[in-house]
Amino acid sequence: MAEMYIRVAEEENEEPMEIPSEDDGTVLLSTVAAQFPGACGLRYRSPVSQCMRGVRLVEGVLHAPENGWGNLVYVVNYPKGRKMDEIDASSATKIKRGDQKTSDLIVLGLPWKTTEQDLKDYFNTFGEVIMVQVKRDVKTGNSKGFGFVRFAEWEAQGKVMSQRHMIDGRWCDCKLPNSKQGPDEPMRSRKVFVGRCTEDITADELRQFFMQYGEVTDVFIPKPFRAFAFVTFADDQVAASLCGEDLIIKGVSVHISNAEPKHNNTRQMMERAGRFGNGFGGQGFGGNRSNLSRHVFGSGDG
DNA sequence: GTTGAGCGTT
Repeated sequence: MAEMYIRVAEEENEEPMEIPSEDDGTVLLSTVAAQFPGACGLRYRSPVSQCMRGVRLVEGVLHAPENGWGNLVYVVNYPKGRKMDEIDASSATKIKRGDQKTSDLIVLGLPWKTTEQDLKDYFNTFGEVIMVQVKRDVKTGNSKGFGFVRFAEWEAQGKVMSQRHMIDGRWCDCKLPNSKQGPDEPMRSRKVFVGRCTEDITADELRQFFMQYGEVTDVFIPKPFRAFAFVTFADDQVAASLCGEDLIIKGVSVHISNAEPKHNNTRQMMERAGRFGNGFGGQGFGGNRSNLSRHVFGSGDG
């Protein structure tokens, strides 16, 4: 099938955006989510029944209605029926920190050859880039394979964190750096452990699959293959809701459970082990209370 | 074969 686009909008009467289909005529949920972060499906108004109808979604792949995609406008579904901005707005007021300030994002997995100019050129397509760095060995000047980027706009930062990035031929991840993550609130786990994976299930397929439950911010498959993976969601409640489930992915029954904390930070392990309530009062723990509540599930996502 | 990389000379 030749290149084809379907029309997608956030609301029925808003201006639609054209989204490309795959060669087989299906549309990937991830393609939709690239334009509408957090999307978990599509619906449309049936010309026949005048009712809204859901688009069939199988493992991250959206299938055309019986008579093809046609010229209908498809409306984006969001988890729990809430739009991204609404989620942002509500959590913003909950966290009661007025407007969102941007922070540096770490860019992991850069090709050795990538320069700061390359980074800037790439990220400028998401928003105004106000800082880029490529970290280099001080002696040799060789890239260390990671860097930092900072956007002017919070929206750009959110978008960039919610997807992977092909930069100079390698997939890169952008995350909040360890030094920046949530001193405000201990994070409930947004990450689940996916057991009984088979080797033919790719990270992409996991992302495609889990996207139907909520926005996926990270997928990790340890290499060499060890029959498990980690999936991180933007929303801890989504993660929690899946724990204990057996889900079928590509015909394989995988088991979802809580991701245990990565083993490498004493403070985090203590925090997990149990409330030390007031009993800890002493000194020694770095003093800074906010550090105590730093979340325990690894780098936001990694 | 069921618990994961890498984090910033300010």
